[in-house]
Amino acid sequence: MEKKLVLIDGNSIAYRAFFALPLLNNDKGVHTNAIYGFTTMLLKILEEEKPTHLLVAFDAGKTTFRHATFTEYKGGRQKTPPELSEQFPFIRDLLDAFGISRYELENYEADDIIGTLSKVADEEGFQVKVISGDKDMTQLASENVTVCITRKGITDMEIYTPEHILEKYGLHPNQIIDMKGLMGDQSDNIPGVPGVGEKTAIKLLKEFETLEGLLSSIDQVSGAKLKDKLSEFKDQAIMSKQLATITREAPVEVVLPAIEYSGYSYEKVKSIFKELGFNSLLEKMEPSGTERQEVELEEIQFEIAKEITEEMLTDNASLYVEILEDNYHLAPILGLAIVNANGKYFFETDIAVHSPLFKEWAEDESKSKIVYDAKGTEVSLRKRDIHLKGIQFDLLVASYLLNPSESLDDISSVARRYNEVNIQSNDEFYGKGAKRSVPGKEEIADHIVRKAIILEKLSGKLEDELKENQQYELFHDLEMPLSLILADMESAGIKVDVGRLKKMNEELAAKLIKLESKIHQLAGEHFNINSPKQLGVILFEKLGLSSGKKTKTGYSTSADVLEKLADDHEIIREILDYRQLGKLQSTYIEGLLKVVHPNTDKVHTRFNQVLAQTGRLSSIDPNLQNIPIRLEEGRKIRQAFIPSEEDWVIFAADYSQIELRVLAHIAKDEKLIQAFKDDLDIHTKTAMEVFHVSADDVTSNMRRHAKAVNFGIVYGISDFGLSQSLNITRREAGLFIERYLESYPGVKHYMEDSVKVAKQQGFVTTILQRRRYLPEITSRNFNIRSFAERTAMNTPIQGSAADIIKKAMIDMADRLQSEKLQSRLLLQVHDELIFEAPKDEIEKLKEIVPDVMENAVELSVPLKVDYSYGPTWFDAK
DNA sequence: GAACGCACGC
DNA sequence: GACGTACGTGCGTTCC
Repeated sequence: MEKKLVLIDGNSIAYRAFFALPLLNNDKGVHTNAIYGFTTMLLKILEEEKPTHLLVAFDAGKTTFRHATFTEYKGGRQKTPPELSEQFPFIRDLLDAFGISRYELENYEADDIIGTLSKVADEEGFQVKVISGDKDMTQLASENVTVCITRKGITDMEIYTPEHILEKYGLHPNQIIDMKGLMGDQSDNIPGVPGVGEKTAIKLLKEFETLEGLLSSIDQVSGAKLKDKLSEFKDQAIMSKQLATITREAPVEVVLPAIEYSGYSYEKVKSIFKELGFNSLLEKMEPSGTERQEVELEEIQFEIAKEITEEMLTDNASLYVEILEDNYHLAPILGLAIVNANGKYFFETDIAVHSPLFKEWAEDESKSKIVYDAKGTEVSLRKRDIHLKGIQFDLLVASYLLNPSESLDDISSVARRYNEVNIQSNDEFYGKGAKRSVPGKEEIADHIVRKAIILEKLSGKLEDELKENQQYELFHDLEMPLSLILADMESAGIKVDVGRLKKMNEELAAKLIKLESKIHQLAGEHFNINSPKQLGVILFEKLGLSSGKKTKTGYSTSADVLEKLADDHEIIREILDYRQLGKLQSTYIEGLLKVVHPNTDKVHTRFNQVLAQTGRLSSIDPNLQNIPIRLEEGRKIRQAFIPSEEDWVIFAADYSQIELRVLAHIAKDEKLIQAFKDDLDIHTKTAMEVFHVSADDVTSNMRRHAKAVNFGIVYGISDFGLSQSLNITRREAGLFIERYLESYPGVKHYMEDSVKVAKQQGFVTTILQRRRYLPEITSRNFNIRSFAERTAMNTPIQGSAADIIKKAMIDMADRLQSEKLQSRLLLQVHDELIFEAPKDEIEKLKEIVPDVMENAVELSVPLKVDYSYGPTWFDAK
């Protein structure tokens, strides 16, 4: 296993924690904020880094070897507050309880201990992480040494690799000390060269590389004044560099094997948490995860194959590929199992994926396979250059179609539904949360073979059920081929313009800082704007604004509440702006950057095909179905989504009003059907009907109301929901809905009928026989029943729209292939498809895409598709 | 790690 | 008259 050393700058982190958190104290009157913050940081490091070796370094005493050079070193520093000093002994106790090594060295600072140990570890092939609040530490970064500097608070860290430093300063890590030598450091009282700041220092170092190089050729420096300063303060610069240099040769007695970290004893940690009064952390320790469960399952017989032979690779075999992490894009395969008429076999990953025989079988269309999660299996095997063909049955998809409301954590949930209990769930087998672990080879083999056995046992049964339900076509002709198309889309990924995102990030950061200080100034104090709790206090107590609705825990500060207060105080607009930009930064810029593949600059989402109750897809890691579009600033995020090849474009096509068209069709409403046949503006038309006016007399407000009602119909919202979105009373909203239904009697009849059908048969269906069961429709509880009723009306609409676009995706894939086009489908966002395409295929797509999408199914109304394209997703509008 | 409040899309 | 209201995903805060 790879060795990983984490080195923590104890003093620096304690300081950070102390100033980041309010001055908490426990029941014994001891201040605990630094201890508490230190602990949360520590827990986070243990969780995320899983170090094999760990040490916390502290400064020893007041004077160090640096004072011999320069007595004023660190002069002018504020004395450590006594409230912090008193916490250090507890931090030491805490580390002892965790079994973490700590170390301090007379005459040296924590930096030097860390510098020395990181060098040793680096040379011995460790991965090293340095944790500090002091930017000076970045000089230690190297290929194997990453430096994490706390940003804001204590758990938010900025990660410095040599690449990042180069990007940020244009310098190599070892030039950081030269930079310090020139610019000095206020906080350590390092003088540097007067008049030289960060900008100048960087400029000089880019040209002369080192301080020494610079000082030996001062005459080449441009600028007379600068020249003078450099000559005058030459010695001071050299001394400053020395002071800023972390020594990597300190006489540290600690050796690496001595600081190996092997976990902590819960008992010891528990008792110190109790002593400190850290109840929340105490709870956190306890139930976070469950151990692997040892259970008695009925024994199974199988063979652990040392090599792959013909008899293992037959037609009609059950194949299970175990991918441990849920993100299958990069995750390792833990092992594979095949069950067929000849036997039950387990293969270690390498044996299977490197076997030509296995590859040939996997890629043989005529050898049919039964799998669980065709899409994930396909994506994962493709990474290993195996293109799985002949997938005849996917138990996951089948199970979802039979009942979308059953949760599908893993194959065991399907098994249990059919009373197959001879298998553990993944959580039971591997353990849950922090206690998750990978057991021994034999046990893994057993677990995986059991899964393949389930496939073999249940596939026939589910297939029969699908046929009974008239859902086999939906399964075989729609969802199964779709899963492979989604696999293609996910594997292809979409290219991201990282530079653009980073630039946006900087611009946003600047705006946010301004907004933040404006808000603090208007509030008259500093507080965390991102905390609804703190914000509530400021707005509704300090500033005395009238609070609207409440939440479980306090005042609501949601956008709709704040909008109503916008005229009462200047601060409200600023907060709304801050929220908007903050959302863009955290979710869409930083969130996206976190999941960009570093080598390809692509993001590979995962579409969940078996989750949404309506039959829609969802998208995670990243979610590419909720990229901003409504507001211009957010919409710009789309500029960062670009084609993956030179001279290609992004081509986007969306259905116009697909749900309302589907409604017209299902409800057989004459008026609505005619409206679409005449290609009318449906919101205006609705306004005309609801308000009994002619087209010319529809005001923008009427249209807005009509639009909201149409929206409500599509999403199945209640009068309450409509009243919220239009900011009107519930009674008025109810009236609108009533008038709407009078205007479209076919729709009214359909709505009533849907509920009736749902009550009678227990489920509703879509045009392609997707089902949603609604047992709650008979509930005696008004709310629960009403919800089910609205669902009965809405699901056929939304679900049929989902059916249609899925069908279009399949037809589209066929068409792209038959026309031999290179264009690729990348994303689906419920009613739109996004492609990347070579420029010279644009004309062809303009023809094909609307044609395929509009003719995916035949309805009693036409389907209408709009399209657009451009160099980025933003431009395809 | 879990609950919560909030916000983005369709 | 109840009582809490489309679906999804993801972020930051809180926890003493």
